Amino acid sequence: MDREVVLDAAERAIQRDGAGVSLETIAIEAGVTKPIVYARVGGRTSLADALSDRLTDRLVTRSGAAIGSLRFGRTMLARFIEANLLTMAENRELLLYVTGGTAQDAPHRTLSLAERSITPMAEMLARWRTRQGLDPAVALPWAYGIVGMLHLVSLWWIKESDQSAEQLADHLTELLWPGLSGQLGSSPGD
Amino acid sequence: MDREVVLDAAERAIQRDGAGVSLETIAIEAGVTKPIVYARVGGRTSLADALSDRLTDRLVTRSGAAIGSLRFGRTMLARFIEANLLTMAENRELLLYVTGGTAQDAPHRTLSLAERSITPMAEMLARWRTRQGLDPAVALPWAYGIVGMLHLVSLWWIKESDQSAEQLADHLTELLWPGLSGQLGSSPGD
DNA sequence: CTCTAAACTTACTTAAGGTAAGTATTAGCA
DNA sequence: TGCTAATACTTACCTTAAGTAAGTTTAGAG
Repeated sequence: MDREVVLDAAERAIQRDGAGVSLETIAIEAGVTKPIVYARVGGRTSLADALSDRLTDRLVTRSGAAIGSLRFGRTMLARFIEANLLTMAENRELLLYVTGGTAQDAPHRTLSLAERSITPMAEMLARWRTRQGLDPAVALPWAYGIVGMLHLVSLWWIKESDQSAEQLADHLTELLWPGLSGQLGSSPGD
Repeated sequence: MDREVVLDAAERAIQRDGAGVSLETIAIEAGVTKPIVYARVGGRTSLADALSDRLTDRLVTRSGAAIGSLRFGRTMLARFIEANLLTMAENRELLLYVTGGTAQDAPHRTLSLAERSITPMAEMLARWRTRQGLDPAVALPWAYGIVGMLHLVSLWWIKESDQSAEQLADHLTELLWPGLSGQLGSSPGD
């Protein structure tokens, strides 16, 4: 019984029974007993961490594929956001498990789920800003900010909004792109 | 024994023992027993909801006070963001309890914590956009996006960043303001 | 065939949320 | 003042789920 097999079973159980599913149920789904789950993946926290890694992989892979070879630009941003939204929606229950789970360390895991998406994004932003002759120190907070934005918008969208991913991505792009692209931002009202 | 007294005790217990504190401990802190907590506030979910309301109140109040009579503009946005960051940091453990708790409905509560901040913000944005002659349909996703951004950035800032709230608020303002203010956003790179 | 080590299960402990039933306390009233 | 009734609270329990210790099965080596 391989670790990956247990994780597959965990995903199936979560998909079927929702984010509140117990380790016992997951073990049964895997065709084994609880201590095996502990031996392979190590408790509820570790399980959530492992599944968080899987979800992050999908987010990174899918959004990477979506932007493909596009240049840094408005279109790229919109595709990136759309891919993230769609991937979160596809992994709805998994997202709820990972960010809610049943552990009191959910915020920490939310943060670590975020971190792996954030590192490449922050690097990309820092390069872009440097190339533009602008201060790259904003890259890290911006990356956290964008990921946080995607996170909450996804939860909302999954639960109660009915607009299309494309339209929603366009709206968010309209908010983010002017700042990202380095426009100055003086305007009426200030 | 009043409901508010129990909630005060819950906040003290969370402050002292962290977000993983049990209802039993909270009851003891309040000087009563568990069923009283159930009678007054009604279980762990309701407790988290009630504390979520308190935190939201503080966020709304503090950020409202911070922007005072400022006109909609870049400065107002920066003050708003800074006040939110500071309030979250001041209520660190409470934030972790509310968004992590020990219930599997943490994402739902994160969303409802967000909603009360979002409604007034979305209305303000919609008015602003309409006045600018722009489509107000973006207001709701933008409000969710901004709150999500503040949420994750707060978690990160509380945990591992050491820059000042003012500087961080400035960075986020630099990202958000150009889009919020309705600049067009064509730029090099697209 | 037997011994040993790995893999797995059974059965338990602990902790927490939640609740039913019983006890104390206070208010109202003759 | 003493009785009744309702309110307020506590004790003691149930249930569920995480986590673990100890025992049992299975498979390979000699």
